[in-house]
Amino acid sequence: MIYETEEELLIHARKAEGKTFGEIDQSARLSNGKSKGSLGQIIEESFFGYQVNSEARPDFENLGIELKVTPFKRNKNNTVSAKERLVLNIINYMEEVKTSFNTSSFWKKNQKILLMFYEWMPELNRRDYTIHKSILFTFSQSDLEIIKADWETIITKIRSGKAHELSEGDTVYLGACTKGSNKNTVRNQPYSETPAMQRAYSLKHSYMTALVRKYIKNEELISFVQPEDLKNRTLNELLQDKFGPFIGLTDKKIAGFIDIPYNSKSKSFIPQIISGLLGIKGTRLNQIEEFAKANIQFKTVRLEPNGVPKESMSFEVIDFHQWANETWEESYLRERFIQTKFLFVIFEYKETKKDNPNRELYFKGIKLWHMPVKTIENEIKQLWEEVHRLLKGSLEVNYVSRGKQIVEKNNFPKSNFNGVTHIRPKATDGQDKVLLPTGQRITKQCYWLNNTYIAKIIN
DNA sequence: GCATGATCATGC
DNA sequence: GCATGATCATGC
Repeated sequence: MIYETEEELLIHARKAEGKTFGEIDQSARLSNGKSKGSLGQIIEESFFGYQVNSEARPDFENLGIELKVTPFKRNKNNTVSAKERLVLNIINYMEEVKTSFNTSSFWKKNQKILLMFYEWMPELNRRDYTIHKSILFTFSQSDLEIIKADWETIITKIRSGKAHELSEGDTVYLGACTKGSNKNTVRNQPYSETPAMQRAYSLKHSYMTALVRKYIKNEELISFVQPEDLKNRTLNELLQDKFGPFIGLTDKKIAGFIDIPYNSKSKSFIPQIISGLLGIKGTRLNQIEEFAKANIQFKTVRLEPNGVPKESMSFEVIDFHQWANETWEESYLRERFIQTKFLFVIFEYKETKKDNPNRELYFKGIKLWHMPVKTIENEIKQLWEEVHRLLKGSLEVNYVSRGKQIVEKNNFPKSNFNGVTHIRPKATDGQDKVLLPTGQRITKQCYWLNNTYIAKIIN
């Protein structure tokens, strides 16, 4: 059937809301073994009645609309998230370099997307997932500017003969994610002999989560940029513009400028400074549109006069059961660093604590950073492998006395492990322990980035 | 002075 | 009650 108008198509698409894939499927793809065909193919064939294809043209060609069927999930804290990134068309490195954004395969195929969200639930069979919502999606003006810049970043890398070095961390909303059965799925690239992993355009996980929250939960985010700002400046440049004028001032003085109470002990003090300097005072950071969509997480860095933070940087408490039961390629830690951009808000002390116990904190600047692929695949992987190995049985947890105290000791990687990362306790008190897959009990631990590594990133 | 373990303070 | 950011305390 040909849909003559967008309205006609959308009216039909909405009829799927509330239905399960089992109810829709007429192709026996679902009953025919486990992985025969995607849920998207069932919708294409059984619901819209067209043959599955892999053409460069949009699925509903006369309307210029691409169909995408994508999962979301409910979290323990009652929020919803996209289950995964949205994978779009494969990048043909040889051809894509000949295009501009408006003639690119990305834009031709994906400028209008019929998005059908279904709810993924771990305990359900695929046939019982329910379609919740169908929407006709187009990119907002601001999103489109950021995506254009992302597209340019990707194409520039291919034109520089570096398609093999593409990574999702390079870009903000539009990613170039790997697509293929394994590392051997490669393609030729035009300006280098090195085969590059096959990649597809994708909308990042965090971007999709923002869409899910908007369209399933009606949650709105607050933006700190105007579309016209993004025409000539990247997101990073706009951030630098907003923070730059305050470099060299104390935290106290900055708080005064934006009229927020000075309370350096408060956990919300730095977040208040950030939203204040961005011109959206009072906005919680997870409500900032650009931060949510790009998965930008702020971290405060306080440098000592020697340029090194006194303390290393701590992260989440480790789920050791997950760590023991996953592979590196799909590991929490790998995804964590691939998918996160950090906004370092950097302050420095100009005196040592010894010289001046009441020393002041001066703002030094911000740095938008993601961990380089090399570091993830070397040092972070080393950490993952060592912890994974210890959890198979060679972990030692002992108790030794230290003065009046009994102290717990373990042989997880320490700060001299590889210069980048280590494992250390992070608990509320001595009773705050977890059970390990080995059967041992241990004080809650988290992974850390070494203070010396942070210093190297900043300098 | 650094490395490592311990735990506090805040906010949801 | 717990997660998280932050910092303290001890021993070498």
